[in-house]
Amino acid sequence: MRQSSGQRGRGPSMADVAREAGVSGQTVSRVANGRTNVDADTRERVLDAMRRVGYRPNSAARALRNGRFRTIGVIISSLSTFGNSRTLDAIAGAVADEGFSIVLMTVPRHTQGEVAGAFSRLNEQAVDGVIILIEQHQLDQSEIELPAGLPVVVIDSNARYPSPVIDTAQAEGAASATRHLLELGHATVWHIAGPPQSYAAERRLKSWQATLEAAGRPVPPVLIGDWSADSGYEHGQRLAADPSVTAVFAANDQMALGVLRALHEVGRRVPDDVSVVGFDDMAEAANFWPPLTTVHQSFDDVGRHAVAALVGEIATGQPESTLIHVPTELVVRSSTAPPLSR
Amino acid sequence: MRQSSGQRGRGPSMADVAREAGVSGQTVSRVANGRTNVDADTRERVLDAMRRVGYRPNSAARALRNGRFRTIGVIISSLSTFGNSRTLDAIAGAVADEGFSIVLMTVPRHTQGEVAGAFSRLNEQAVDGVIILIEQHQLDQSEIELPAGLPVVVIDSNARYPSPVIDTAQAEGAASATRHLLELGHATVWHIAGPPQSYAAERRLKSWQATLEAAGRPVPPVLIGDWSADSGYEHGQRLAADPSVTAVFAANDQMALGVLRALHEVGRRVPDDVSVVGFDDMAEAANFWPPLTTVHQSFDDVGRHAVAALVGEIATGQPESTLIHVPTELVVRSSTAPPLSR
DNA sequence: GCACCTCATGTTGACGTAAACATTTCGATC
DNA sequence: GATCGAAATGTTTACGTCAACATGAGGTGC
Repeated sequence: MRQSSGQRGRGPSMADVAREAGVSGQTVSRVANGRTNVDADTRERVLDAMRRVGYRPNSAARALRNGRFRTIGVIISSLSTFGNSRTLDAIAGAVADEGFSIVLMTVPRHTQGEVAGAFSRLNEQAVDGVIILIEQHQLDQSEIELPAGLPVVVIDSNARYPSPVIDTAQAEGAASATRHLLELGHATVWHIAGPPQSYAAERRLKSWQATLEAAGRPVPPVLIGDWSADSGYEHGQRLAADPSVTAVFAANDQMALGVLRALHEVGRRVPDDVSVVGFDDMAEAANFWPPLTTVHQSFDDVGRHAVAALVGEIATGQPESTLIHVPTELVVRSSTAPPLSR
Repeated sequence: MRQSSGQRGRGPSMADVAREAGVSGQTVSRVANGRTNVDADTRERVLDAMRRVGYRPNSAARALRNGRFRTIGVIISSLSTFGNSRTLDAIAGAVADEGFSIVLMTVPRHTQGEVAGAFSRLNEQAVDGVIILIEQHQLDQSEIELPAGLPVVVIDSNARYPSPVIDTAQAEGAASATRHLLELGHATVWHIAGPPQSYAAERRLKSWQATLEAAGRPVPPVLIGDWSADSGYEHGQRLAADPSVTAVFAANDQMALGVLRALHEVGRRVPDDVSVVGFDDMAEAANFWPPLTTVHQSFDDVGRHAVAALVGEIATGQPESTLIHVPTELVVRSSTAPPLSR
């Protein structure tokens, strides 16, 4: 009665297949790994036996044997921002193409303890490498030593870590957005920045400021948001009440959406009265009202490069200490125009 | 020269710790697993040795030994829809709380082969259970046998699969949206549905239709979108051109956004001329213009329930064959109002 | 016809862990 | 003070796979 087929327990192993096919376990292994030095008849017999007993390779045993897991850990702060989730999607695709799997670890609450927790689970070595996609300063604050010898790729952070860093050209993007508004004739550009923990936010902010200064324009006080549309709306209400504001650059599309709403609410027209630019080019941006001028980021490229760098390092054991920049591109839609009164 | 510390290779094992601490490997194992039957002094000595040699448990060996991986596979069609990515986020949080890890498998292109590919990697048994989050019909079409005996939870699909199914109350949500518009005084409600492969889309559609019929209202022809804002925009253009259209129910918020844009473009006012309702209550919906009336789904609950059901089944070996319904709630904002002319 | 090579297949052992069982130590009980 | 039991620790072994080595069968060259 014990071996009824519905019984819980381990599945069939190579030994079972071997018995069924009348060969040794090693031959089964060779077939399972696609080695060529197996007779065609034998191979067929083994494959048949595999099918009959429902064999599935045990990846734990395989990993134990090889010392490799064919698995990549992804530590990500949250999936709620558009960029993170798009990047993860791209990583997932690229990783699958390489024949690896992804172990996903989210760090939901922004506390040091949580980040440390994610890393400690990583410590249970079950991954061949790690991609880190967290707000950098959050990473800085946590006193975490990455497991020594574990390949790591950091996305969108400063280069403090001695690991390959994939990075979008934050500065160029922010500069092109700011310049676009100035070139349209606006006297200056207001900025709604992302949270200070974010290195990306910091660089967009710095670049916006530098661009204004280089053009000899006054630099309005920075408004600090948290990436959410709600925070964009709040700051937007203040901006909408100030008739001198004619151009706003939000550090992401979601905050730009909030700004648009605030402007609509008080009847300021976009782009006639106020121009708005976002950052990210999320899929919905083209369907905002009005369609949003924004800075396109290629999250696909970011994900692909991150995976390529990591897989390379895993294969060779040599960190590729390059800093890879992924370009951005300004997409002009209908939310920007020259200021009306001049 | 061979054992320089930077060398690639395996980390220290229990044997190394045992040697360092002057105890047996078994004692190290006991300490590592928090067993109580270890002398306090010994425990301290072992922990110290672990720290010194930089010991990290090898999860492959552990999994091989125990026959359990403490890992859950998540098969997801894509992260680009808001709902999927929110649900995944919730799953990730719940799974971490249970002390499990997530192996993520995306099925990017909507082809049968891709789905089969994701499953075949699953076949390499490395997970204790699976959560499936794919458009149901896509799943139906693929000739896939789930590995027998592997616990599975299916989210948002029909009950064809003999596995626990977590489900939002699609029908109730769609009905409440439709009823809301009728109660405001609209003669009928147009519907932009999700893609036919989606079971969720199908049920929202059926429920919309049933609600209209129950109220004795004419049922306009269905418009079929693909969840994207662009598809909503396309259909929206047609609707905007028809002055008899006063109420639109889109099967998700993104398509609703496209409809809003189309209406704005031709100068039809929302909600004065046309009322619009969405579905999902994505974070941005409150910042659409006008703020969108929509059906709130609790993706957190969906994720949590899915994980709870799966972990339960893994622990007990007994499938919990219940169908769990997660309620929805209509959130009325500013995109709906009584029709102007009456 | 014998040495030698090639190719298919089999046998052994180790990867790191932890359950099962064995041993030792020490204090409590009568 | 002999007996028993509990608690701490050690020893053996198996989990499933696959590299390394061993074996054996057929073929080639001189």
